[in-house]
Amino acid sequence: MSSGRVLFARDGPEAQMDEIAAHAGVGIGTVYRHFPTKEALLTEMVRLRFQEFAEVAERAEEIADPLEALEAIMRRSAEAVEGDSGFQLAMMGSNELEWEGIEEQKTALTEIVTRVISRAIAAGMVRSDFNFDDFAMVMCGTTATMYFKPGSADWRRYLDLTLKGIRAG
Amino acid sequence: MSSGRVLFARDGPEAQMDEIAAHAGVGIGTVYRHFPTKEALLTEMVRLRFQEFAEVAERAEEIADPLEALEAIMRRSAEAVEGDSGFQLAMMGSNELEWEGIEEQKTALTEIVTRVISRAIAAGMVRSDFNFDDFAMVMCGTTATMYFKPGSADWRRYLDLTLKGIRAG
DNA sequence: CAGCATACGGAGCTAACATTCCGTTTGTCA
DNA sequence: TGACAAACGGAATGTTAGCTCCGTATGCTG
Repeated sequence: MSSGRVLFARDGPEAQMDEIAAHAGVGIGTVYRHFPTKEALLTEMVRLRFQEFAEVAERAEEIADPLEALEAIMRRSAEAVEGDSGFQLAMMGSNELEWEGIEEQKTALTEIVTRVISRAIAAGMVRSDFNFDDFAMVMCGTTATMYFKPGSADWRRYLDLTLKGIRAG
Repeated sequence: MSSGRVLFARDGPEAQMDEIAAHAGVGIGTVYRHFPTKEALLTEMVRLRFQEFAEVAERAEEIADPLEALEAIMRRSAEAVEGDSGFQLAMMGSNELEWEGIEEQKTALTEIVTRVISRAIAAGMVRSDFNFDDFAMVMCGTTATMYFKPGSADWRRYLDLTLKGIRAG
């Protein structure tokens, strides 16, 4: 299963079932005994990542400074996704993502992020109209620059740019 | 040929040759008499769009205010791409785009944008380290939010956010 | 060890698509 | 009108990749 992860990370959804099986050192049949379809396998990979993603947010919420906490969520989430082009795609399209079994992870994440945003706004450190959808857009944009410039750290510069834009004043 | 455009706009590179031919009211054979491969057809569509894109930039360069000129290029370029998911993808990946026949259009665009950026920096209106690559990243990010939230105008809000981030001070 | 169950492997099936090829239609010139 | 050329259409082909299925191996129980 972790082999699927490696290949989806490298090739995204283009990764082929044959290759995934070979990489895992098993036959195709065995892969299909664990996951009914390719999409199910992909979904599971994404679900695991989203879980990690929510954990990152949870830890960042503990940061005392409200602005720093919000920025840490974004920066660390982006870092967690570096090098995993499969999940990068999933993250960009997370709005249209309706895959079953992921709602739970998405909800958890939404709640944490919403809390952190509220706190930053209450502290007057972030534009008062900033909301979760904006957060999602920023992550989408950042991930896109990462996805289309693989191996480059330029996305950091871009995220900093955007973070400056969301600060109050 | 303009039929290819309509379908690539709607479906992106997923558009099927059969459909494109049917939409154009011709047989598949005829399509292949004009374009040797699907990629050639796609490239031509992208080339035409890039041309328009450069023209948009050219017109925006005439704006007197340096900052306004730069922002106009971005806003208008994004507007020009709304609803054309095929070109949106091409634009996001324009860094890796090595398709023959497009270099000319890319060079033209790069030159204009570089001039406009220099002017805005010289006027002290934009961060002095802002460069063409940053421009490309911003367009990539903006296009991504547009692509993954089709039909929504939220990308404007996002672009504004980013534009705020690139201003000096 | 025999008998049964569970899990495996991977050849082959099938569907989707780009692309080719040839019989037919349309247009032109004398 | 007849002969030739140019352009057309779309059935047939080749290929790719997800998925199925069945013969085999492994492990467990009495």
